[in-house]
Amino acid sequence: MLTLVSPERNQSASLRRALTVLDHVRERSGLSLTQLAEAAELPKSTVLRLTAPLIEARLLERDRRTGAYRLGHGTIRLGQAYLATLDLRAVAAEESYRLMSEVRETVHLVVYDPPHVVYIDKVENEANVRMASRIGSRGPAHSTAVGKAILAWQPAEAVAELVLDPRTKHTIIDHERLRAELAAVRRRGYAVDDRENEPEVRCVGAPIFNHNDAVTAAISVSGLTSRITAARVRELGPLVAEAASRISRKLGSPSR
Amino acid sequence: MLTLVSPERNQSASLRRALTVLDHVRERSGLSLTQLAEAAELPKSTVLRLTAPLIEARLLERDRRTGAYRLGHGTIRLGQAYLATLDLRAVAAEESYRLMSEVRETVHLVVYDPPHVVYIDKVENEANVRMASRIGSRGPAHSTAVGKAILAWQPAEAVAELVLDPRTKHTIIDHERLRAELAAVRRRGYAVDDRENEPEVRCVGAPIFNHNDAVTAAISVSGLTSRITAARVRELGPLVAEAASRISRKLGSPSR
DNA sequence: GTATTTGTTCTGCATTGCAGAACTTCGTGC
DNA sequence: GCACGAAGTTCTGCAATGCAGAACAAATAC
Repeated sequence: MLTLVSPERNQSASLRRALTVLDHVRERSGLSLTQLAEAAELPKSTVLRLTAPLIEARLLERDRRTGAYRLGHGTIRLGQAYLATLDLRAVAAEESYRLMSEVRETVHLVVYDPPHVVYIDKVENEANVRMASRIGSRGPAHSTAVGKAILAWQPAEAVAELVLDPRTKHTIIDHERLRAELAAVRRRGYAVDDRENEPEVRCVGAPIFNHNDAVTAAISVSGLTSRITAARVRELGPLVAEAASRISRKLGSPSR
Repeated sequence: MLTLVSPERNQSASLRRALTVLDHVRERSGLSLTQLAEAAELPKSTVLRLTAPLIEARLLERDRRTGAYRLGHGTIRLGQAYLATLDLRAVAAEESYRLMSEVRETVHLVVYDPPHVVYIDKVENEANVRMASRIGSRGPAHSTAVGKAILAWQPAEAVAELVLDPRTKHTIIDHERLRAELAAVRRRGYAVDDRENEPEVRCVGAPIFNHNDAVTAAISVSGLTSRITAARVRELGPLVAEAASRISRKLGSPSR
């Protein structure tokens, strides 16, 4: 008997199928066996078989009267265990690097420690530039792109309490103007620091949402005004916002 | 050739193994391939094979330098999707918050997964003592207020089967005493955990009835014994029971 | 450099999963 | 209440797929 040995072996086909089934339930809860089998393009008997261990592991559950499949609470055990081991810096690292490669400018990661932002990571393009590492240092929230990205999602009272110290002649020192600026940030999805913190630097920052959909961190791209022009800012904005969204997703943000 | 057809067929052994592996990583993050294979009692090659699709599905990830296995962000996608479909949590949220505001103590929401309770939500008073979030974790039913609130409405046989592990010196480890306690819970409408689960903590819990009038969830108020005295328990009891009743009503319980 | 440990690939063997068919249960219309 | 259809579950011949040990490769320690 000639058995054509398939080129792909040990691919764990059944496990893959099971994961596909799980994913279908994640996307669409409440499917019946027949519907699920159809969606996953598998015979009903196969779905039934694969489903049994998933139910035992509490990744799925089945409505005992309608037979509809739903996710089980084993999923949240996994999710919480993931969150427990989570380190923002590690999660963001990959995306920060990717963003830097894409835009060829320095990328910063900060967390919010009212009324400051704290720099917790930096990815630089070339090592040639000055290194006075900002990691661990703090900066004002109202005059930086990362700060404004975060402030835009804080309660109005918290913003109203801020002391708006001038850093350059472009720094926003008027509460009314800041309020309008933050509304624009929410609309755009990213914040811009146009020489407001340092005379020769422009930055574009976007908010990072955590698993509770709270904004507790932000990421930014910074560069000298000669390289980051007003036009370049409009190109960078969506890129930074997307990178931030990807990080948010990894952190379990439901809305991203 | 006599092939003994094993009595257990179509058990999806490989899928089961994969889920076991996943569970081991959940319990202990950062294991190497060798350690993981040892923990799961499987050959290394098997773990490697099973692991590949799990990594592709982002349920696992592997540190690219050390090779250590960790949970991947697919886990939290699943967890968040689960929470999104869980109407109980959404329905209870308002009442949990209201209860917390009223009593100024931590409020927990659990579902029953015999023989455990699974914590699916928590509302805390102050952010001062943020304990590692319990959400997603499980606890024993017989030694917690939420657990006893649920058990009081389960069939006697289910209760009789429980293993009554001692957690503190106050834990009820005698079935006869538990039976009497559950009768008292039914009479009062709420359950009390008087240092039975943790030495310094008292809780008051009440059952939540679903649209079929089955008890599948419970809500509780927890606090240190210094704040929640025996007298305070008698005040809290009716408050917790009422909050639970309101949730039951929202879920469509006919009797509440 | 050698030894040892850890990670990865390969492959003969038969166990395990596959999927269609048969069977059962449930729900609906007349 | 009975007949019909649809949905869910169990069964089983067949061989493809997964198993696991061994061989190999790559780090790491000595």
